[in-house]
Amino acid sequence: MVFSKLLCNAQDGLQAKRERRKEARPGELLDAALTLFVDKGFAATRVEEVAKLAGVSKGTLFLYFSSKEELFKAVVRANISGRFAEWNEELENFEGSTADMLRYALTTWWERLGSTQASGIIKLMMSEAHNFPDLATFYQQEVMQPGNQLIQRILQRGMDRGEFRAINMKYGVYIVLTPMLFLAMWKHSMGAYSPESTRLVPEEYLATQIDIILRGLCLGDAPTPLSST
Amino acid sequence: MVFSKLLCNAQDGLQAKRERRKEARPGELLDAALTLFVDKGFAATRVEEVAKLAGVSKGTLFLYFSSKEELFKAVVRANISGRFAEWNEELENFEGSTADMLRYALTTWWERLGSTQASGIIKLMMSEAHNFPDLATFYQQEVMQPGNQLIQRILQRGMDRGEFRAINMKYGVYIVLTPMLFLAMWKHSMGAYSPESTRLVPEEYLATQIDIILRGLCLGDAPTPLSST
Amino acid sequence: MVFSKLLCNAQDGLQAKRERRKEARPGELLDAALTLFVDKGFAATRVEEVAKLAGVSKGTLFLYFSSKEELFKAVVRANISGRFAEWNEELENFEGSTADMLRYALTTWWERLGSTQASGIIKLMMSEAHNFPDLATFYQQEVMQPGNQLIQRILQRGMDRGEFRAINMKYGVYIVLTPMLFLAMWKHSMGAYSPESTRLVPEEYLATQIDIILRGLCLGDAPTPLSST
Amino acid sequence: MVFSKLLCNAQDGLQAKRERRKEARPGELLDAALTLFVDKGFAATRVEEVAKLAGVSKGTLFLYFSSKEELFKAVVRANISGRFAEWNEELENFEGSTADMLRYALTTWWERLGSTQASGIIKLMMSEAHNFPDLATFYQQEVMQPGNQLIQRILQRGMDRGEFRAINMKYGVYIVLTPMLFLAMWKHSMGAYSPESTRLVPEEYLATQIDIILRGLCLGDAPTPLSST
DNA sequence: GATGAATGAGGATTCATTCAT
DNA sequence: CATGAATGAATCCTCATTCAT
Repeated sequence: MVFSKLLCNAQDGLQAKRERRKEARPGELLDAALTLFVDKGFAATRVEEVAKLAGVSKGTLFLYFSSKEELFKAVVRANISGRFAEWNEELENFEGSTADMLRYALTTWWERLGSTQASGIIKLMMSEAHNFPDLATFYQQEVMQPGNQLIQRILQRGMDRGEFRAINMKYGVYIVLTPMLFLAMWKHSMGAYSPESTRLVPEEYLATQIDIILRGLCLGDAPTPLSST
Repeated sequence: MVFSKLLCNAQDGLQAKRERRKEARPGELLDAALTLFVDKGFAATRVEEVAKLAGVSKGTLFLYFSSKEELFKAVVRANISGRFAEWNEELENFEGSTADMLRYALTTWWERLGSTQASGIIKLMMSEAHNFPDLATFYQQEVMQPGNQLIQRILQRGMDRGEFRAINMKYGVYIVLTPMLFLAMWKHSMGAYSPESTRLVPEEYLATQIDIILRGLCLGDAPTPLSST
Repeated sequence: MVFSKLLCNAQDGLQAKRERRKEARPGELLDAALTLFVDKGFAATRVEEVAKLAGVSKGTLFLYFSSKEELFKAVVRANISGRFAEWNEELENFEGSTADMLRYALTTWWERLGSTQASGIIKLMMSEAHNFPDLATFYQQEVMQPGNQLIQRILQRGMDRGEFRAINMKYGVYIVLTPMLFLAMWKHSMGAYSPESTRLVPEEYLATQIDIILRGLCLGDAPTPLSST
Repeated sequence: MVFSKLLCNAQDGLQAKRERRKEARPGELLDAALTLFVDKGFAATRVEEVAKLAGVSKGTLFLYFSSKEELFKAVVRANISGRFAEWNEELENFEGSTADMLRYALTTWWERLGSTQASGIIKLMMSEAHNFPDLATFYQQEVMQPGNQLIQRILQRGMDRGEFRAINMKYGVYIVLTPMLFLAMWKHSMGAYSPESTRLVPEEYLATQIDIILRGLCLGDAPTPLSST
């Protein structure tokens, strides 16, 4: 942030670099905002902090986003863009068993979203949904719905192919959804405060969850729960 | 809510109303604060709103809680006090199968906590953990730990009695925990914005989850997932 | 403050004591107020503190004084009452030398006012004069004027009897006044923060001041200052 | 007031006004705060008033001083910085009689401090000492001590050179100090409410005081007070 | 009378937003 | 375009004052 002052008697190369930074600004601001919003919540995050973290001045932030609220919306929008197209396509062409497909879907989700900053969006939406109802609705439509459909398609495939037993689709979707949402939330909140001994390793957690879910879903000699009184 | 214990004395007729109101105040304020903090978050909730919702003036709130932050802490503390004692005891004496025991534990959790306003505390802690590190630690110790131990005891019982297969205890606990945390979060956030058709009925969700988990946990002819590549 | 509750099945003696306390209330409140106003200033003193120091409730204070400002005025008025009558009379009949008379006047002032809580009024008036112009005027008339006249009478006597040299009366009065005002102020403010080694003993300070003043005032072979360039 | 040093650079024309204002701000605020604190006391002065008097908004004040209390401390510090260095030096090299030296010291004090707004600091410290114990201690060390030593050096010189009679040094210092403190206090408090006829002219008051003190201090045919009973 | 719970106007402080440079 | 000084609405909190008991 101080360095820019030093570039006055500039050669062309530096000029170019500055140009590039200029174009990168909005993205840097969105990253900074995401980080802070996730960490401290919308209200408790000061725009000046966001600007500082992005290496610009407070005024500059308002050059790109007309208000703090717009910044928030932009953060959400920027982090939900059509990753589903790609994901859908991959899964459309998936050839293996549906169990593997589910395993692959969740693992991929973790690698591409869950483990990145983007997962913070989930925490953010959960925390701030009531304060931004329009965003919450938007998020439902743009993220939850496509995601749910993707999960639903997997489950349907399993049932259609006789791999999974028939279950209520609505709750089936939630069952697959739950570990993802939990992981994203936990990572950005209480997770940091759990004692070392119980601290969760995401990949292991996910693997265990998938295992349980698949045991619960798959046909074969599925055990009936021991009693039902 | 705990304060009501205090008003059972003799000389009831005398200066009754004022006294009774005084004793009720903290509880009313805590309830109001819980509602608003859960809904809007800590920072976005104005103390005056809390006071108004509790039916008192701004100043009165500060008669009982020295600051907004103390109010927040009190809200968290008031809603986690010794609910585990009772729960523990009941389960200590549980006689049926461990599957039933788990079913009973989760159902009870929903009835006594999940379905009440107290579940908002979970959302609150997730949303604000980073802004109140000491509270987060406190919550870990006072809520998460006892809860985890309770779950752990159930799982251990199942394994000891040959009802459940052996699994890594740490992740076993998380698997049972996840649906509860999810339900509490969801209910207070995105849940309200999901389209009617996919809206979740907590009891049904929980039943489905328990079913899956038990199928995954229980011994007997447990199906191995169809493929493991 | 709690004790009063215990006096319910009261005998006559206690009844009388309470009666006496009741009459003493205003005085106790004025004392408490004086102490705190002197110490912390008018604005920084809370009426609740005053009430507590006087051993009554906040409400009771307002039974005797209709507002904080009225309490302040009452404090000032209560501490300037006609001590001058007595003092005047004593000095009127003074028989010794005027030097002794001055010495006596200042010593007496210290014993009767300066060394008591009443001296705090001087600090108070100095500190708050601008915020209570009417009180300041009142104080001028009721305290400063009579006091000045008393001093003036002494000086006049000294000059009339050829004991003192002739000096401008106005400044003569201030010269006698200064040590008293200084002592009263100092005692209630910076005095407490001066290092042990330089801490002032009021009686010694006063004696030294009187000595200097008398050397400066008295006729005889008064030394002219060494140079006047 | 000290800050003006900073604005003597080259590139004056460029973005001048804003910059210059920024540099002037703290000084303007300190001046305004001094005026109001002296007049109304710390507690009774509203920060908004200070800001308005300095010609800025409430918020701007907090850009330069993190709290009202810090502003107060800054006011005190800003008005006592190294005035003694200069004063000391002048007196170190003083050539005339010690009586003249004392006369010069007090006259100079009046011209440079007593007659300026800075004298208000004395009133301020006296009024608020108990509310700012750390500042009071700071003031003792930074102002009273150096001042006392300066006075002490003068008195010692007078005694060493056989010009003054031997007196207890501690009280000698207070005797010289008293008129200065009195003048500063009086001017900012009761002075304004004394009737025209007795209103004090500082220079004349000081001259009279010095005269009396010197008569009292100087050797030569010093008159013993007429009687000592 | 006495109490202390309740009130709410008033004041300190924060921070999103503007705008001159 | 970028800056950061300035603004003032918004909010927490205090405390003199009231009033039901």
